[in-house]
Amino acid sequence: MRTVNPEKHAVRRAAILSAAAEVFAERGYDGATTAAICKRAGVGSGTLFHYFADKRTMFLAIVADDLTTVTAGLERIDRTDPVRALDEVLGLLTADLGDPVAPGLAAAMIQLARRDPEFAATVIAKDESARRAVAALVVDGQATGAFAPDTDPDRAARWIVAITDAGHLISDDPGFDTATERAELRRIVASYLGRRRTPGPGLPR
Amino acid sequence: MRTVNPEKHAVRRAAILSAAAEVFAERGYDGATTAAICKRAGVGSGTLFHYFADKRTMFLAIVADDLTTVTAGLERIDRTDPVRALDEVLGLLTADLGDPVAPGLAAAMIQLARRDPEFAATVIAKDESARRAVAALVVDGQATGAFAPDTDPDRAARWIVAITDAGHLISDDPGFDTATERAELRRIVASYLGRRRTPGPGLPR
DNA sequence: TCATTAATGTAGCGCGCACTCCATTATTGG
DNA sequence: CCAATAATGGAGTGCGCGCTACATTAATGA
Repeated sequence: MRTVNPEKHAVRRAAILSAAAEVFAERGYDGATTAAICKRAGVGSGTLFHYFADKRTMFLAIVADDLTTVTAGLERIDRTDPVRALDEVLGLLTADLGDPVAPGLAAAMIQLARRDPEFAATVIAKDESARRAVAALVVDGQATGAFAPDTDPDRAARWIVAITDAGHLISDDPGFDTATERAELRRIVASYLGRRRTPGPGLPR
Repeated sequence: MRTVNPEKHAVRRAAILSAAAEVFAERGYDGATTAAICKRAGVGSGTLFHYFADKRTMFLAIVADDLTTVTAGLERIDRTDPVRALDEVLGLLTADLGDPVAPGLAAAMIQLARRDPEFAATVIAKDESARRAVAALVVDGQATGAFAPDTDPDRAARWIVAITDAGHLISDDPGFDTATERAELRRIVASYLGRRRTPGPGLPR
């Protein structure tokens, strides 16, 4: 008789996943070959497919980790102060801004989501939950007078989430400093939602 | 003797390119097969490769059209009034927001740019020129007092371009109305750059 | 120690891909 | 009308891919 050692199994699995994430980030979903992942992870293809059914499953596992982290984090936020809570949500959504594989993975996710409906559903679900959380906080903030009342919460939420996603895509630009740009992103959101004392000069509509 | 008919040649070429753009948008760069492009364009593979050296060249041609349109448009903008000029730049950058192939092409461009340095260079060049234009207008606007002075023009320009790009990626979301969201994008930029009379409640930094 | 089976590497397979070859057709100038 | 050759379609090709078959090794329980 022989049983699986779940500890060793999990370690090996995580190592492969980590290598795979790097390759996916560098080459995109289609561009990442299983051979390259094997080489990076230092295993044979037999081992790779002993741990994962196929390439798609591997990618699913990689992004699922990230998505559950975000959604779980959203649940845990204290919503008594909407301004502070929104700040925390932004922190969550930009948590992996400094991660070197983040921009590549974001691009790969966009790539796969456009033609894999099931995968798209999971990604959209995460974006949806983030949007809902932001929209609710915008409503609260408008109620307390912290945010300008003339903003549609759902529309604003969509844009705010889109902007954080945009941040991931440019986070490997030269001169991109995580802390600085995260602060700038907060400024953008704050000015977008913030109570404007006057209509301001702004841009003509 | 027989000479090429440049007119017919151009028409056919454009038709193939149009079909290719649809397929690239639907399936991504790697996912788009030359067979699918042939079928969509209603031509044989011999014809396809009679007009284009390879798949990559086709994609280059598609995006080159768009890029030159933007860069040429940027040159032509009247910069006397920075606020109005910036508005026009935003209009240029969001000109194809309603184009159904735009989000897919944007995704495909991101995909290819991550592993094709030469292609990346042309895309970056367009972004760079847009950034430079925006940054210059921010400087002008700050000089005239239209924009808040405490914004780094280069950083702001990067984010503004990134936000317009983000708009393209979400422009096929359900409920996305081009005119409405373009106006919203302008509101975001206006509030971001706009002179803030007071520091405002905003989000804590 | 031994039987059992999980874990692993490797050779290779089938398939779908970008692209080519070539015979045929259409279109031009003379 | 007649070359000459551009234009075209489609069969075909080589190759790189995801994935599998399988032999071998290592780890476990009895």
